[in-house]
Amino acid sequence: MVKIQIYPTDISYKLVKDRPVVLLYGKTTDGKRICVQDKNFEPYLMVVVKDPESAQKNIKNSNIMDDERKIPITKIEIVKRKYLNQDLRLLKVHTKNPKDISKIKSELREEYSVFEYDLKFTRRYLVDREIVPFVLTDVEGELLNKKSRVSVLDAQSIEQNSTEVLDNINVLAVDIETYNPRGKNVDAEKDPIVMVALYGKDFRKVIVTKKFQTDLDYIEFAEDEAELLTKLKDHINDFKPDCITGYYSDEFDLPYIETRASKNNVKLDIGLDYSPIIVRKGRRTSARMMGIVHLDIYQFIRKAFRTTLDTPRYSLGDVAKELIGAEKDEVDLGKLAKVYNESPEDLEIYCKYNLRDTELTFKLAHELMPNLIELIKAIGLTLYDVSRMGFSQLVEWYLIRRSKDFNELVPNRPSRDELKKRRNQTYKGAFVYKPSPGLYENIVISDFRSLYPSIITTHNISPDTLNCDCCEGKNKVPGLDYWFCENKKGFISTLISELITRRQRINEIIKDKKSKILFARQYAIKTIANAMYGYLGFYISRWYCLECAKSITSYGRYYIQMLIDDAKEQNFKILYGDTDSIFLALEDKTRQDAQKFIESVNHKLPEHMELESEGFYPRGIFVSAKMGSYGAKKKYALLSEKGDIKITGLETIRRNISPIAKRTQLRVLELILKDNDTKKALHYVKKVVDDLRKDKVDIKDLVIHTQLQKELSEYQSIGPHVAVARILKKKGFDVGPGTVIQYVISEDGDKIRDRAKPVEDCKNYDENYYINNQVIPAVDKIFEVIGYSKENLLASLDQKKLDKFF
DNA sequence: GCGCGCCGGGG
DNA sequence: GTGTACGGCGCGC
Repeated sequence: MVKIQIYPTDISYKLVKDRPVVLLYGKTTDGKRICVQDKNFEPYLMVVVKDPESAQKNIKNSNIMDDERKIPITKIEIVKRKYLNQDLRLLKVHTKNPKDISKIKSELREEYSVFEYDLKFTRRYLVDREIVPFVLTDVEGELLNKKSRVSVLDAQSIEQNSTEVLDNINVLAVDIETYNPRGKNVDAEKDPIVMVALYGKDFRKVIVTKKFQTDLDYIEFAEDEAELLTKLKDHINDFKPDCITGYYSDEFDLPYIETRASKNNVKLDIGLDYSPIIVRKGRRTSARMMGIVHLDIYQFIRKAFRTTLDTPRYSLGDVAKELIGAEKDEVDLGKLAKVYNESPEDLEIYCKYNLRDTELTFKLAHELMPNLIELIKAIGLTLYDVSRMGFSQLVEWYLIRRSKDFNELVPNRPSRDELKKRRNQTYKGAFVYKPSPGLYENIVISDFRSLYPSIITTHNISPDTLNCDCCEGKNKVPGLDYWFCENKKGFISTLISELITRRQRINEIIKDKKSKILFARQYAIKTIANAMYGYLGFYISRWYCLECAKSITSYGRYYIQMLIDDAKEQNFKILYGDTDSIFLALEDKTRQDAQKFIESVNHKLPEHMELESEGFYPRGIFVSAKMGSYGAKKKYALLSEKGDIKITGLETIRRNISPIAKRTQLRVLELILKDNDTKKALHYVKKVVDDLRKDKVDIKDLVIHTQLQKELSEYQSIGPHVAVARILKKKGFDVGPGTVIQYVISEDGDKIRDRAKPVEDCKNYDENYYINNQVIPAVDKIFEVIGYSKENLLASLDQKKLDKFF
């Protein structure tokens, strides 16, 4: 018997004689990779029965068949569970093979209500055994002599008695470049991999299938693609990563590598049991390897981290810039195929580019690892799973894991019919107090701290406390015919209380000493707590409860309305309010008055609710309500005390707007907010307009960028960027989907698309287009707010001397 | 205003 | 894989 300690990193299972063997891959305390196998966990499902004893006999004697084979029922236990507000007696029906559960479910569903039949076996294992990946685990068992890249230990017992976490996970980033003569469309069936880069701690490597002169020591040459793949495999095996990471590697790099390996008859057996990369094709493709976690960092960023990011695009370049402040190398990938064929001596920059991408990917994985680990610790699933989950799934698995502590039965996923019904339900959302357009001074912003989570706790909102018998008709939700129990705490409201308390404690500690890990921990908790409201109203949820979701927004409207009423009563001018925040203009009041007001509201709020002071802004502008079809919501710019301008909802970031229009908008906001000088702002616009008229504007300030979305031939309507792309194509440029077309609007022609020209061809730009379609629309709504209609603005721009106008 | 269909990321 | 299940936006009606 051997006693060891491991940090589990991944889990899988295999079938041996129709029985599952759970494989827990991990790392020992002395840094070796290991596989621990557990044969002692049986799949099961739950059956609701009226008379457990007779049903037990009935099910035991029933013949559930899969074709000719009788599905064995190995054990039936009688258990109790809570479900909504009932106490149920259930049968826990066990079998041997996890794959038979689905069949048993179908049979038993004819007669009984069946539950917990669709929880992935390995996830069920982690939840039931209370094993949290990455946490130190005590294992006792026998070492086996098995064909495997790592030691295999057959476990007698597996237990976690510690909270210590693996902190030196060995990550290897991978990225391929492919031969691609056609531009955007990449085809793994046709086009070979020409280079692959690897990046890990103290390790960098680029393998390329063409020889050329270079001094770079990380470049390695391969005779052909088959050799490249073999070398790739050897490097991975030598490096012994716990985790392989890539950017969009679920849907690109790993499936591509796998396809090319089979085309070349290369056995890419990098799994720790010598299995190949397993590609699962579905609505979304994913890739995994036995014993090595595949982390597609793109998935995590897009699904569970996007709310933290400002960038609307999730390309490696944009994300790396925002998160780690690093940029991609700039190369023309469209020329790679040509260079590869005709001038391989120029391949070096592509190798550098390839390595740089893996470096960025590696650093992103490193940067986000604390967040991932804290989510793993909260939710209790593997890095592989957690990094691919969206908010609703994270919440759901948090609830599934915690349901064990509360003896709650896990609700089923909705049926097809149920889904349809749920999808058609809509309900009233948050309250918005529409702003009056205008320029305002001395703005105080105040918001409720974690409004929805605090409502859930305060009002005990939970599917199992809804409309209880004991509190019938008492304490109804404002405007609704629902109530929530006042006598016993609900499952979800209890969990939210716990999360809020835990987060508060962590934040108290962070106040004194900053810690990246603690910050990630409170962030993980916040993520789960904030997602709970959305989860309750999300049609796919197991714990779906429309009444709960409606009640939460109703209480939300109630509290913000109360806040607005109180502010009015105290004679504050209310500028704007949305969901959980209000903007007040101080006018003749002081900041202390506002603070006092906030305190007075806090005084009457329930215990777990709090109104906070978000900030003070010397000046701010709210733009016209008629901007687009989306209304006036969230269109404003604020000047902070430090002098920064914070823009929300104004269209400065759109790509198909010229630099001159963008810059004019920002400068106008600065002059109005910072200098409080509308005259100067108007002068500035006049100067820009005059410069445009006098041809004094640099052409690069006029360039509009638009990305082609499809093949040129597929465009039905010919926009300016498509027209320019056609010209470029005639000139022999390689344009296809993904190419960013840069163009300038010239004077020669009628329609805009005829006037659009490639930058280098444009001699005489169309001043009227830039004035009327770019600069003026970027600022007219701002001027409207301070009393200039568009006509007014245009008229004043035509005057020789503006001063007359004032 | 609504429903359908496609893109996203990657080369 | 104890198999499902995206979401946002643009376009056409």
